[in-house]
Amino acid sequence: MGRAKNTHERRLQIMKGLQRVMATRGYDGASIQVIAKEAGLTPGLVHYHFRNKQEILLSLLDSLREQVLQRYRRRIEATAATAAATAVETIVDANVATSLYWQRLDAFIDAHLALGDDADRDAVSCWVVIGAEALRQTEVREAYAQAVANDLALLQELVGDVLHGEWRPRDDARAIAAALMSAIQGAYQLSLVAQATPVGFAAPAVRAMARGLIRGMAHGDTRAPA
Amino acid sequence: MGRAKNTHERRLQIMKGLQRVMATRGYDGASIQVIAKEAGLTPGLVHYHFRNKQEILLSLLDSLREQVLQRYRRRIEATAATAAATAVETIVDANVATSLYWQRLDAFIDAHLALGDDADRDAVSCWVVIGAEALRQTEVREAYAQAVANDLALLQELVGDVLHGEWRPRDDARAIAAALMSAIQGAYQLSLVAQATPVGFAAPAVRAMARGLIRGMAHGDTRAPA
Amino acid sequence: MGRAKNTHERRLQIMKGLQRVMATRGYDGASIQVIAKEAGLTPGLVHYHFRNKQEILLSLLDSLREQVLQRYRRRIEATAATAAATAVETIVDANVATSLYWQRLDAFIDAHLALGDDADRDAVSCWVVIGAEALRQTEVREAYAQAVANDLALLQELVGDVLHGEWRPRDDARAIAAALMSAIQGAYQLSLVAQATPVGFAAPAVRAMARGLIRGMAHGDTRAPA
Amino acid sequence: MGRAKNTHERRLQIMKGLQRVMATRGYDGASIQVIAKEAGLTPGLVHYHFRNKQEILLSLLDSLREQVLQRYRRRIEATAATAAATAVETIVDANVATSLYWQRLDAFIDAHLALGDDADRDAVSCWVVIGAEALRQTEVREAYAQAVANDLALLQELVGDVLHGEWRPRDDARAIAAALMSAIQGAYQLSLVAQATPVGFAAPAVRAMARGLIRGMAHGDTRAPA
DNA sequence: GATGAATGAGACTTCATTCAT
DNA sequence: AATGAATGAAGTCTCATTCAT
Repeated sequence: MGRAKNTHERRLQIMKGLQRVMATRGYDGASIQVIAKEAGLTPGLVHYHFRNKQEILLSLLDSLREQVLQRYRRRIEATAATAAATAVETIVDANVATSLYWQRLDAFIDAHLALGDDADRDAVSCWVVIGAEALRQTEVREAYAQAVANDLALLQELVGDVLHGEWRPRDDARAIAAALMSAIQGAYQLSLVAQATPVGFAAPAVRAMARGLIRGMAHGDTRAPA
Repeated sequence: MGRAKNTHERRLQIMKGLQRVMATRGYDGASIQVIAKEAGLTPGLVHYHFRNKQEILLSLLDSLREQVLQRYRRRIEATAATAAATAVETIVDANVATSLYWQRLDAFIDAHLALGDDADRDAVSCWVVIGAEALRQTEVREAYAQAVANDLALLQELVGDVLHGEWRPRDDARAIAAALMSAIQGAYQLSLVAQATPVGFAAPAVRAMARGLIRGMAHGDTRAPA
Repeated sequence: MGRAKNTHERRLQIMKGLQRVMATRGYDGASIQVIAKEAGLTPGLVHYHFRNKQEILLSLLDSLREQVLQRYRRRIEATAATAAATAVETIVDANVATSLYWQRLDAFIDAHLALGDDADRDAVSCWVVIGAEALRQTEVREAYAQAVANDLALLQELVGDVLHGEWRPRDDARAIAAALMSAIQGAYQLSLVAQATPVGFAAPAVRAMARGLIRGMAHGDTRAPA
Repeated sequence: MGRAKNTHERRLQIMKGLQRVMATRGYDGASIQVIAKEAGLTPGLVHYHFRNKQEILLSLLDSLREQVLQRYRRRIEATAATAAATAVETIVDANVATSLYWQRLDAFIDAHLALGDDADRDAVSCWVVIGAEALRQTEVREAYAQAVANDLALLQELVGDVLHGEWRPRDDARAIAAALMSAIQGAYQLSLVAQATPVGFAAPAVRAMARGLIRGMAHGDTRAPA
């Protein structure tokens, strides 16, 4: 009889290896040899579990997106629990609902930008690197675009809810979401490369942006005030 | 007697070659062979005019930054001319001054994000790619960080002026500038890779962000409203 | 399971390849391509077993030194056996001891200069080439200098023993050893390049030099006789 | 009318450039670019005055040999002058003649090994490097062998004279000369690369060797004494 | 005579991928 | 499943030499 299958864990191991290496040395600094060593495996085995290098990258991309979603869900659940506990003893009015939408939006932003531990920091670096790599490899671009599109769809929904909660039309939700997404992406990059930006500024700044945007754009105002 | 020097044009030629190639294939897709072919030269000649590949990249980075600055200056001058023409027939009051500061800020944003022609689009792509490359090569990182820091300093000044023009303290200028810068960087990247974002959305969206931020942050508000 | 390691033999194979090529074409005539072909391997494999070209050279240097030492030891043992056989039937007196010291010194010289077969001739060529290469590469220089220093230390000991055996002070051992070493090195070179020197002259000539030096320098005489 | 010819000085300039560069960086460290810069000229000009790189090397080899001969002659003349001055007031006997022969032999050795100034040191380095280079380039080998052969012929004559002056047969002159030549060559190399040898030991040591050899070999003794 | 650009071959090295064991 | 050797293509860079001016 053959030996026990362990493909799944091996693949995780290898993806983690790529993540760690890519975070510090970029995609082309991540040779199969180096990835294998980082994962504690041999080069040959990497190709046993993945058809080629790109497949590792694509799997990692999925995994990163999944990680962010999980972080988002965890935060949502935390706030939901709080809200539930509160609801018992308070009158549920419109304000609470509004507040809930804002909390979800904040949770989304924090899930992307808050730098809790080192693992997260690696994920952030990877994301930027993949973003650049997407410029070159068509398949990576498509997967990356899809990931961003999904993220954006969720974000748009959250923004729409907030707008709705404030008795305003959902019309601008798409543009606002795109703007916030840009800010999130840019904050990734600047926080990594340019020490010009204050450490940890990202999450609160983007939250503030969200507030400014949602209120500022209320009147569709993109011109200089008269 | 002797052969005429043409190093300057050749270097420009090569940098343009790198810019074009890098925009479509990324930095490591830009082999010396490919750059040379794109520039209509031989590979050997590239190394005659540049010590190594990194030097081309660094030169290009300088050049890109210079291009943005020039675009900014041109726009400033254009608005200044308009303002002068206007001033003759209007009463110069505080509103006009305020308007000027906003115009400058918009000029800054547009200089970075407006995608006029193909050349600009290439420049935008390059900028993103360099940002990612900065993660790996120390010297690139330093040059890139310096460029961003300079940009940021200018932006901070412009934001400060706007705040001051609205009789508000300059205190938040730094944070607002960092946030806007993030949005600009992120918009670069998203506009390139993910067609998820509406084409050409970038410049007006970031302008709107600026308005929202500057007004929204007035009360230092980064929490969800109660 | 898994493939058997063969690094050791491969490394030997490659070193031999370098030795053969270098002997006829010098160090820079020994391109990786040529070395690989000489060893019957592919260029990529050479770099699989050695980090870079210099590492091959340094390994070879070690190997050459080891070869000389082995030749020396073999000769010592041969003379020891003879001496033992003789000792049974002769009176062991001071002369025999003296003779032993001379035999060792001769063994040292012969181990360096006697050109038995083609392999040895290659080794001799290599030694000269490495000596010149040591002028350029710091690490090669250090390894080469170390090898020479070790050789010199042994030679000095042997010379000292001879002097002592002839009831003379060991004081001049160092200078005499250095002089003999020079002669050995020079003989290497001349025997290879300039057919001006009679073939095979080297070993006996240096032996003669040893005798002349040890007796001649007895009175520290370096001036022309009055 | 054309401009004044300056080929001769230009060639000298270039040869000096090669000598300086080769002394510190070896032959393959001496690219045309580097040689030209060292000589204060442009690369193109080098090939105007020399057909190719090898021709520079060969010219330099001639020049080096000439330099040594000049040093030898200067030393001979100096001793001749002294001898002449002395001869006026002394009885010219056999000892003086003997002494003269020794002086010439010493002059030969010193001309090769005495390290007076930096220029000489460069010349010594070059000599070693050329010796190794001779292993690779046939034409260099021939020129080098010729140079050594010429040197050897002169040395043999000097040794013969010394032997004759001591009422001994000239038979061994050839072997003794070859041995001394070896020592000179080896001392070059060791003095450069291996700090193992005491600085400046070379000239006096080889002189001592000469004495030892000439006396020691008198009885053709190359065996260990019984 | 002199300059400096231009060429093209070839060097070392890296690396994804394949394959024998 | 796993190991580690082996391959071959491609990359960066150097350099002798030629050539236009």
